[in-house]
Amino acid sequence: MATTQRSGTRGKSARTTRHRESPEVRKKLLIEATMRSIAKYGYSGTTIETICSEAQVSRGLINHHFGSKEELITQSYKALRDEWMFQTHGSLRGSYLEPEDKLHAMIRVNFDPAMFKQEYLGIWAGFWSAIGKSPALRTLNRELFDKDRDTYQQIFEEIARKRGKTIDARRAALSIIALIDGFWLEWCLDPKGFTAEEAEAACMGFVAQTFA
Amino acid sequence: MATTQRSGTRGKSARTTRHRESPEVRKKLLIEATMRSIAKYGYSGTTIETICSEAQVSRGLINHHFGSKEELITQSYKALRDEWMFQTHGSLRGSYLEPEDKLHAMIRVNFDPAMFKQEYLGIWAGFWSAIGKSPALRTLNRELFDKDRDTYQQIFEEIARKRGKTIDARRAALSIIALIDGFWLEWCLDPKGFTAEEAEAACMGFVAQTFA
Amino acid sequence: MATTQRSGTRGKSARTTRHRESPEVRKKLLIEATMRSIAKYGYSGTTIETICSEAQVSRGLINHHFGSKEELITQSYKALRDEWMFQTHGSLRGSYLEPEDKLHAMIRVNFDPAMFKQEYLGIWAGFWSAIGKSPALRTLNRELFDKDRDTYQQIFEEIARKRGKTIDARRAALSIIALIDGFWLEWCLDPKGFTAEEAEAACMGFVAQTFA
Amino acid sequence: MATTQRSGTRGKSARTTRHRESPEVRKKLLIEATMRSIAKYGYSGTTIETICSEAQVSRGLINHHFGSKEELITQSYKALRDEWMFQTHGSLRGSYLEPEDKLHAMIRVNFDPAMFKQEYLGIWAGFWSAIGKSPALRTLNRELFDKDRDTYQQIFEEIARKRGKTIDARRAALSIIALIDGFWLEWCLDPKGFTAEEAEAACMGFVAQTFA
DNA sequence: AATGAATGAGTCTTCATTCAT
DNA sequence: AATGAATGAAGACTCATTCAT
Repeated sequence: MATTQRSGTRGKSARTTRHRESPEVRKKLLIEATMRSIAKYGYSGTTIETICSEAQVSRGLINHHFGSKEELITQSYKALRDEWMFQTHGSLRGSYLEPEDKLHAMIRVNFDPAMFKQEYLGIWAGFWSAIGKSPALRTLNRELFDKDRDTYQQIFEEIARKRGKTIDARRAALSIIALIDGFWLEWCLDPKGFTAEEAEAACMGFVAQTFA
Repeated sequence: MATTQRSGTRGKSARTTRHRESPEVRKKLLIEATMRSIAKYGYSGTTIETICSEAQVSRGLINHHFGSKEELITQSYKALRDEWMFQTHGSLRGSYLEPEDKLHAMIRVNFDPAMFKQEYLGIWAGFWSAIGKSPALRTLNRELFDKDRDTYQQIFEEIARKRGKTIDARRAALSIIALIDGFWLEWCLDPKGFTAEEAEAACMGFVAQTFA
Repeated sequence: MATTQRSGTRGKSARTTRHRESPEVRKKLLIEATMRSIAKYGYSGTTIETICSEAQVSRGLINHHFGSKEELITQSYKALRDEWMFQTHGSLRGSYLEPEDKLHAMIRVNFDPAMFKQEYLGIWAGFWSAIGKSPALRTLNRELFDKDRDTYQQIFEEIARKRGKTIDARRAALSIIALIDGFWLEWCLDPKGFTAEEAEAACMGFVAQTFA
Repeated sequence: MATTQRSGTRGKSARTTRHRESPEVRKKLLIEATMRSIAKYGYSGTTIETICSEAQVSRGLINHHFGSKEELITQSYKALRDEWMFQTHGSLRGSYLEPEDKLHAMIRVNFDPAMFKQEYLGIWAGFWSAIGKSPALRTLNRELFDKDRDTYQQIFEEIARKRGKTIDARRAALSIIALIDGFWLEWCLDPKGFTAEEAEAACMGFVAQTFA
């Protein structure tokens, strides 16, 4: 029977009918719901209940698909990280940008209104607060950090080579990451201290100084 | 023997005797125990139980002295912040330091081995994760941030004036704070990515560049 | 065996199997358990633990179905009141009784052995003790009182009209309710002071006097 | 040194000085505070803390003087009951009142504005709610009930004898007590259902009917 | 695959009681 | 006699997890 089964009783919507999805689709939906929940309620305010409510599914489903809440959290962070890597590093690949442009692009994406907003920062901050206690998250984070540092370092070296300058590329890479993350952190703690434009300008200023 | 028996020994046996302290002393001890607990177990891993166990007192005592866990947490953050302000800003007062020396001193204290270690960073990270949900903590944090930024800004202006340079002192202040906090954050997330010396050198390098 | 296993046995062993009920049935069972608990342990002796133990379910279930103990208590009082209204007023409807018979019936039900017994009185007394602090309970109680008074008043008026007498029907209604409740109260405080028969006879005597 | 020791430090008032009272005075003050607390916060809202706060003494004093909260409650009920007996029965003794006047006096005192008010009723209601669980209170209450019933019964008999009527004096006594207590109870549950005057008039009406 | 009823360990809070001062 | 710091049992509530349907 191909006909979708309708619940005859009064229901708010189609939600009364048991919707069946493939595991992959469900997992994806639950991961997205997890991020929305962390953004809304913070990391420690996020419960099985808030996630499932956000995903419009029943409480049992998380354990059904992920085995535990912890696993869902880990997978969610992984998804966030991968998405992030794709956004930043992926954009550089395949194009013949000048290294300066690459650097600016990578910095700029951090303060793009789509990224640098309370909701999105909240997700990262939520995960940050959990990394201390979860080796799995810590590993994922380390991979991201190392990748970022390498990328920045290479670009700094490229620019220096091109301009015939000698700089400490590792230090510059560490610094620019710290600068960006520092702005993110402070924005999370209090969004009123400065604007995204100020933060971006400060980062660009740092780059300019470095090669001055 | 008139000497009051001190529970100096570490062990359960010492707890049989009821130890009495003045409220001020006890509050201080509880606040310290709170910080140790946050450092050890993280913010959300810190419970009335972990704190009292850390302080070697019974579970009811927190409520007796602070009314609620939340109040204890707030007071603990306040104490941490005040201690921090005392350490950084207090050291500058009363001495006739050159502005450069002041700046270096303020930066250096952040990476002093006494400060820049897992335990201490864990306390800050713990509170950071809670600021999002507690207006009281947010207010305290904002006061700290504003104070820091003002102080840095003034020093940058002083140096610029002295050297006859024109700089954007506000941006420099925001940047140096972001840089420091960024290093702290990353160190919390993974202490193996870089050393305290690298971080301090990077900050000093930023200052040098600014006036180059 | 297709028959669902009922935990009809009294004992802990029966609890090993997880018994599943529809929310409606479970709520009803919990409400009944609440009344038994109040009857047994009094209002302030009634805890989540005593109720769940009485209902043979785990401690978390009350929150699952009612959200809070308070809500369960309120719903229980509502159920008790509705049952009571159904018993007293419901019995009068649809029959062509003489008003005297109605009055006698309404009075008699109060001292029926099924009602006028320690256990049942204990439930009411338990709720009475809580009404002072719960606006929700107070409202429910006021509705009951007003309904009772109206009903009695109408019957008194009917009888008076029929017999060509002039009486203060409101006062008579207030009095008969006070009389009944007074007996209930005293019986709660000490069941040995008088018998149910004496109490019923006294109420009937009051009615007789009123129309003498 | 006859000089009262003043605490030199800033204190709000003389409360800083340890006031020393004779045990009897202290006990009396604590009993009064207990009643005030029950009137204010209800029986189950009354804690060692509320009582001591009401009495302006420290928390440890109750156990010091009474050994336990329960004992203080019992003694308080005893004091209330004795005071009540003194008020009602004591007033009749030694005067040459007509029995009708005695009866009216005894009824009237129940609805005197000094008695029939929320605060005072609250105390009784508070104790009522506790009688179910305390044999000690139950005994005290039974003594009061029996005394009341005897007194009313004797007066009813006296009046009947005087008027040459034959009545069931026991039933009349039980009824008038139930009537009064019923009004008290309902007034506790909801003071808006009727007025004190109505209640008193109803009781007087009952007496009049009895001898009609 | 999906639901949600049921569980129970864990957490904060209350409060009568104890006891050093 | 009086204080209030300290205790710990008991209570309500939260929430990840289990499992019958």
